[in-house]
Amino acid sequence: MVREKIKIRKIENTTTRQVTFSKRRRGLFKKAEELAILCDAEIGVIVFSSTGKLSEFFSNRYEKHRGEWKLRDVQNEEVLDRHENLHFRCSCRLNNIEQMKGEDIGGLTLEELKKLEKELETGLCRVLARKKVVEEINELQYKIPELSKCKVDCWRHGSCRIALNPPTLPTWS
Amino acid sequence: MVREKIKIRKIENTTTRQVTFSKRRRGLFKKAEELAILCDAEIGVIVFSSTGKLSEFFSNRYEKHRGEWKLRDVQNEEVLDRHENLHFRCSCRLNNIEQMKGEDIGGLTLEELKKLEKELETGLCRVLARKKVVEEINELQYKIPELSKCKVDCWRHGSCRIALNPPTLPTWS
DNA sequence: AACTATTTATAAGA
DNA sequence: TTCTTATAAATAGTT
Repeated sequence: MVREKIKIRKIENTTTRQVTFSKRRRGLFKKAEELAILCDAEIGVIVFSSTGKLSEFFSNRYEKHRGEWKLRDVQNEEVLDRHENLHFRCSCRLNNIEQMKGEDIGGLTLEELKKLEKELETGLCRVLARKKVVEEINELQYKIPELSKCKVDCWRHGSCRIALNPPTLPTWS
Repeated sequence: MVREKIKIRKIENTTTRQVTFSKRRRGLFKKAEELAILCDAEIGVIVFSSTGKLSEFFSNRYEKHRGEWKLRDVQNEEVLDRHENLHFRCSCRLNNIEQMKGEDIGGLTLEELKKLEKELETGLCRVLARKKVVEEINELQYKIPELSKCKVDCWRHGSCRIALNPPTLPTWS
């Protein structure tokens, strides 16, 4: 791109690659920030270097608060309302799932711990219920081999429960 | 930046803002892709426009599979090994936390459900253990008001358990 | 969508 | 790492 145009493929020389990485990462973050400001967008950029080092950029409305990315305090209520949904969707992605695994919870208050406990209980109940359904279907499949072919298709499409509804199965005998 | 240099602040004209948004977003994704290829990095870019529309870029090694971002099948085992940790860390961020809440689990296999169940159980155990600790500390704090000031400081620093270790507290009476 | 005059980003070298 | 600088790339305003 400059003294000499380069091909966009992995830079083999380690030193050159590292130098280019830090230069271009800075450039990328700058572009992200400009876009966020100019166009009033919410932007997150997550970069893992080839050595596994993590660096991130998130647009200014967000800040890290006790390990979680949260919307900054904003005076303007209207702006807050407009971004409520964005915030929810962003935070699902931004906040580390680690916390639900019970890691990095040392900084949480009692109230926050109770909330987390409730979420985990709800999640566990749902997973157990679904597991029961899947086990039943697997058993049916074992007993009625014709079900196999259908099941594979059903499986790949979310909450499809067609396998529990024998009359609709063409191969049911 | 071009016919005329612009200030980096929100573009008030809606049309101009939208045009700039799509031009610069394309530029941002392109820069992200180049950095990922040139420097062998893993990169994710998440953009919410001011109207709430989501667009994302993730480096080529990732692909969406049943709603989850997963590492593409790679022939080269060495590359896979090298990126195993990156993959784990990325997927923690990329995959929606919703699944741990027991939502969007219709497409999971029995094995995946068992894994999720185990994670939830582990998380719940840890949260319950931590909750017990916090409750004990809160009770101590109630009985011994001098602890309050110290506790606030401890609280903000992750897994600090200094409040459980009376001899080290300067205000312990 | 295209054009294009400028600004910005950056590869190589110091 | 940081600076320099020649050149490539991105893009604001216009059509």
